[in-house]
Amino acid sequence: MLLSKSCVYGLRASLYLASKRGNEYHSLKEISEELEISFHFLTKILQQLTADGYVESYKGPNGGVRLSSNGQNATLFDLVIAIDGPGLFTQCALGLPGCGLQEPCPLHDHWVGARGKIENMLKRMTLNEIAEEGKEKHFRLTAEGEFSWQ
Amino acid sequence: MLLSKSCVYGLRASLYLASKRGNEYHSLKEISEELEISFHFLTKILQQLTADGYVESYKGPNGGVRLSSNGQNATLFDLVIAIDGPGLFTQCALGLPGCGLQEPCPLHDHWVGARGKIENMLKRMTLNEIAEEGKEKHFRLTAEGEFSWQ
DNA sequence: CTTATTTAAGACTTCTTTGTCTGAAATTAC
DNA sequence: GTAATTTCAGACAAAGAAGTCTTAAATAAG
Repeated sequence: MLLSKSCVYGLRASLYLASKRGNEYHSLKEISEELEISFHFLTKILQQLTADGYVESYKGPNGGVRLSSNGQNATLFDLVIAIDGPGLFTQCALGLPGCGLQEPCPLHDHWVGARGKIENMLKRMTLNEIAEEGKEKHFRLTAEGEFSWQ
Repeated sequence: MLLSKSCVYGLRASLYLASKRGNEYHSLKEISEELEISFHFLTKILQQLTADGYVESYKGPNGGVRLSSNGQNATLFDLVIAIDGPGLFTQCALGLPGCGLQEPCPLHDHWVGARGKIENMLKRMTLNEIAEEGKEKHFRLTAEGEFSWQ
């Protein structure tokens, strides 16, 4: 798989938050139920995004999480790096350390091209912009498709 | 990671076999030592490729494995499918079942493009052709770089 | 102050991938 | 036929990813 499950859940939850107008807090219970993601697992992922400053949290009744201003302008690339780390964008496709221009593996040139395309695509998409587009195009964020952008 | 370790090892071992002129058998011991891959683990991966007809094996002294004619003309795509399955080329980047043109996820269009580029790249590269190119360009197949195309 | 709600933190379990080990079967050489 | 070499097959172990559970800390409302 390209992205880990943690990463996919993190992206979907971030997009869920981006889909909500205003900046109220949304509880993890709400998010996990809407997106059909394990509550405790999602908690851990969003704690990571909170630590990285993309998400703000608030404890207590009516508490929850919301995107920080950093988070609203974050790209999907930023979030992937925060959760999965940079490996996908730096490592050799054959896992060879030191693979590069001087001593490339057979895939190197081609993989650098394809990898760059993925990277650029993720860097072009900010949560805010996807939310705008989502309101027009009704992108799906759940398996069942009951979610709707507001 | 894009490809599993099994897949990476399988590709590297296949390329190693492709690098050898003639069609002698090469023992798994030799391959695992040259490529610095766990012997028993490599054994299992090549058994899979043997079962799929890309590799032929022969038991006994001076036995080993070699590429079948199917294997020589196989693309990297074929081998990836054989080892990792088709998921990378069919699944939604956000893991949503039924993601498609009618109900796309926010990444769908972009991911289909990038994914297609990876797929085409892998489909364009046959073991034979890489071996030819490898002899000119001395591609790396090992971490230490002691391997050389013949 | 007490209770309910919510995130934070971390231990723990389960599942998958990765890696190791042992013995069987086939083949060759003597 | 015997011994050595090699793949085949499957059990087993270790490590990492994914998911669950429990308790603590913060906050709000009565």
